[in-house]
Amino acid sequence: MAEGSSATGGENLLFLTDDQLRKGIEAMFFAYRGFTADPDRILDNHDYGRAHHRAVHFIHRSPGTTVNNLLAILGVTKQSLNRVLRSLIGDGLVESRVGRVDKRERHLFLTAKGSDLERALSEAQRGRMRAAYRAAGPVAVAGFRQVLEAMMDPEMRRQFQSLKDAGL
Amino acid sequence: MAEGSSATGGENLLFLTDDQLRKGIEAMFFAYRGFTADPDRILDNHDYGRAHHRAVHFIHRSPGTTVNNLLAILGVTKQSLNRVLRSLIGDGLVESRVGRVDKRERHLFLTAKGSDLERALSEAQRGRMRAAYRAAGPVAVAGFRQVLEAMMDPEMRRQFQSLKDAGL
DNA sequence: TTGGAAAGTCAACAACACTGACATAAAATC
DNA sequence: GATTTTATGTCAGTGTTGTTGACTTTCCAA
Repeated sequence: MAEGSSATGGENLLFLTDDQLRKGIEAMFFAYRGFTADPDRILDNHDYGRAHHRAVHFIHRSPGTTVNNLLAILGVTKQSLNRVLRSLIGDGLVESRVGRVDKRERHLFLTAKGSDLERALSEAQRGRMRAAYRAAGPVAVAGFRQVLEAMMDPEMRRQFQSLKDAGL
Repeated sequence: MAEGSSATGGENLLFLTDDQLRKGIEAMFFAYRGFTADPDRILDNHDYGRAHHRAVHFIHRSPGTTVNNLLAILGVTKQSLNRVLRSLIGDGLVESRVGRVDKRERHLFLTAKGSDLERALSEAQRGRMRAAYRAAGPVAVAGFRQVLEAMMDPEMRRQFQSLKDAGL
């Protein structure tokens, strides 16, 4: 789709000017801060950080996932993830079970306590997202999602798509 | 707010289900990684991090801004910002001039070297944003911006709006 | 003029990412 | 059966970036 073919200035490409792009970049920056603000406040009361939130989130959405799976989704080193998992397991929020078919693997599950934290975090985050969605309306939300997906790295997009399709 | 009751006045509120919200949350997470990936690669070669990028970006867009202004925009402590500014000044990317009217203030400017880095970073980031915008189209972009603005904290939104209106 | 507030700086600490090296156990392969 | 690969965990060290606390300089107002 070469959308610049007819007349160089004739088409409506104003949304692609550097100025519009810069505003989009800054909007992304400020919005992401809002996006994380509510969970961050909860985490502060628990001596946990964003890394713990991410781990808890993805264990919740994919119970029984292995450490390696989590590593691929989170895009951090195993040392970094291990530090987080160790504290979550030690505090009784996550349970690690040796794999039945492959005993090298550890399958991760949230305990009742872990589910409680996950619920608190995700309700806080969804609350803001819901308000934003409601304020912007369904058409805007569809566009929001389209642009976000286009902005991901291809690998991340594949991860995201497969998570989406699995209906998890 | 029980949004599971689908008979809410016949409106189509499917985009407000917890599942849709969760997908939006994850899209935001993955997209933000993509959003920062390209500048991060450049910064790695310079012994700088994201904090330096942010400082350089906002000094570029508001030359002569004071440390306090920058603090309000970035939302960090002055000590944290100061460390970053010290290295940027020490490396000759930023110039700090004592205020003429109020000598307590420091006005910040990019040097030629600082502008070079800013350009490299912002071109990398705009490149990805441009590709995403082009792929999604102008209607989607408008929705994207609407949702992002609705997601900001009210204070950040005010900051963002005033930056926008100033046409800087 | 003196005392408080504001702007900025320096020092020390914590969270969380990274690399590198190494250990253990189990699976896969030859 | 021996070797290699894979999955996981650990220890040590480093860098960025956030924090708080203590401090100086400057401004302004009582």
